[in-house]
Amino acid sequence: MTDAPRAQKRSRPVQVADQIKRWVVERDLRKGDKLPNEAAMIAQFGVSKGTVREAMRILEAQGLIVTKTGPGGGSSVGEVSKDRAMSLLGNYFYFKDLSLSDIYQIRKVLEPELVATLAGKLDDETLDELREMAHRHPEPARTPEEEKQQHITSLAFHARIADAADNELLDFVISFMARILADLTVYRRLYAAPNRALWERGRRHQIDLVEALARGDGQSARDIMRSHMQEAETMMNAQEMKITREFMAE
Amino acid sequence: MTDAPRAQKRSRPVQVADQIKRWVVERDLRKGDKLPNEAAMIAQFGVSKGTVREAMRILEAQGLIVTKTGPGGGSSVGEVSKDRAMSLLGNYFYFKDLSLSDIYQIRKVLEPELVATLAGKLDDETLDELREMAHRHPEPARTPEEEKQQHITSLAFHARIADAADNELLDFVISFMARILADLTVYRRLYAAPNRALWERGRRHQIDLVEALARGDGQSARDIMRSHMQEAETMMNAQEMKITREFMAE
DNA sequence: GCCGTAAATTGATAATGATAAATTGGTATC
DNA sequence: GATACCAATTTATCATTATCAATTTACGGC
Repeated sequence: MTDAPRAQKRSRPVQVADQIKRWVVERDLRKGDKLPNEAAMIAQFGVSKGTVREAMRILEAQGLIVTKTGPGGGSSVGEVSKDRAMSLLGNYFYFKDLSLSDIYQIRKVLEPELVATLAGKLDDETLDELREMAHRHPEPARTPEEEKQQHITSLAFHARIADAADNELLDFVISFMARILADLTVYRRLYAAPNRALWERGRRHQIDLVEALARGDGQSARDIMRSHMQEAETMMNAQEMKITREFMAE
Repeated sequence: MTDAPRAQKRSRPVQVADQIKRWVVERDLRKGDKLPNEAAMIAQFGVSKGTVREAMRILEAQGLIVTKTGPGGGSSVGEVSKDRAMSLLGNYFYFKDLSLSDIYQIRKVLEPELVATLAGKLDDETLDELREMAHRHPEPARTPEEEKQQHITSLAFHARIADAADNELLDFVISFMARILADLTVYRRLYAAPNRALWERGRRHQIDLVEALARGDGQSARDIMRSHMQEAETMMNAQEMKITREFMAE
């Protein structure tokens, strides 16, 4: 609970939303647990239906509850999804001016660190998925459309590794950066001029990385990822991209 | 814009909120720019007052607008604050089980990287603030209350450094971790058993770090921060803490 | 200029009906 | 008699309308 004891008067719907939050925290409710229905809340808090509904929309917007109609319906606690959290955080950065080098400054240290700790700990299913992604595009792109697709796959590769981390915060940060870069790829025409040598090295990196992870060689995995990040940054910087206002999400 | 083209029917208030968002993005409105008033939106979207109000609560909950009453009042675009963004992200991690080692895995690589790039680039005012914080507690704590206070100061020291970064994402991630640790300190009794040698080294680290930053010695700054993180982690781990469900914020 | 009042705007309630979905119950079929 | 299906009922939320209260700026009289 971080509700600042702010003196300023808050609106009734916000007050009600906060009370419901406290109610949930106190009872340690989890995903799926049901909240009282509208009528009960109207009685409980002594406010009108409209106020209760506004309170519910507030909680819903934050991803904390889900609401269904019909018998057995009503509102229930809903775990905030990773996607929702990324969208909400995206709203914050919508007003900032992130640059590619800002993102790569972080990627360059976090991703090598991640793969080093992950070496030897991935299950076969994950490794196979990664192998598939690493091998999916056996040839350099010939069109901007293909280039975009390859880029998306590459970012999904990184996000997939992050998902395997046993560290939700590290997972989130890396996935969030991948999403920013992916959105950038989708909404702007972000693709590199053809460069077969560079492309070949990037592909090699991914393939080698998976095998280093598979055989539990953390040091190699770290080194490969470092090189990979370095080259990716160089390639991206060649695009003179300016990142900002890319998403204002759901 | 990341609104997934979800097939499922969304409620009117959500639809209206999305339309307003699009409206804002299309016109590239910034903080302070005004939105149409309730009456205009009712006419514009052909919905009732209640629906418009629910839409506004949604946007308000995400920190995207602020609303005032009275003539010349109404809603206007409001930059999402760092604090609000941290609260919303906190809701996501409320349902996760972060451990101290999760956080320190990231701190250990990000913070040394940060100070290395910051060496020689801080203005005198910032350096003075950091010096003041580093020197604020000249003696080890004698009570749990003092211990808590010193810990808060130390985390503020790290957050202050992050704020100086010319990288909003790096700033946010580090500040967010500092906040989690600070909340942990406040809401649980998190304090170390007295250990003068450890305490002395920690204080020394901070003082030396500021001076390394002042004279532009990035390599020293990095090394000092690395040692500092290492010792901090050791100290925290001595507390067997389990982080979770610490905040469910505004 | 100062001060009080009017006007503009959101805030909140109440009453009513529409819509969605799970449950119930009936009915036909095997 | 058991089962599958379909329709009616019931229980919720969803959405609109009308009305009044609260708040705060803006204006006008002095």
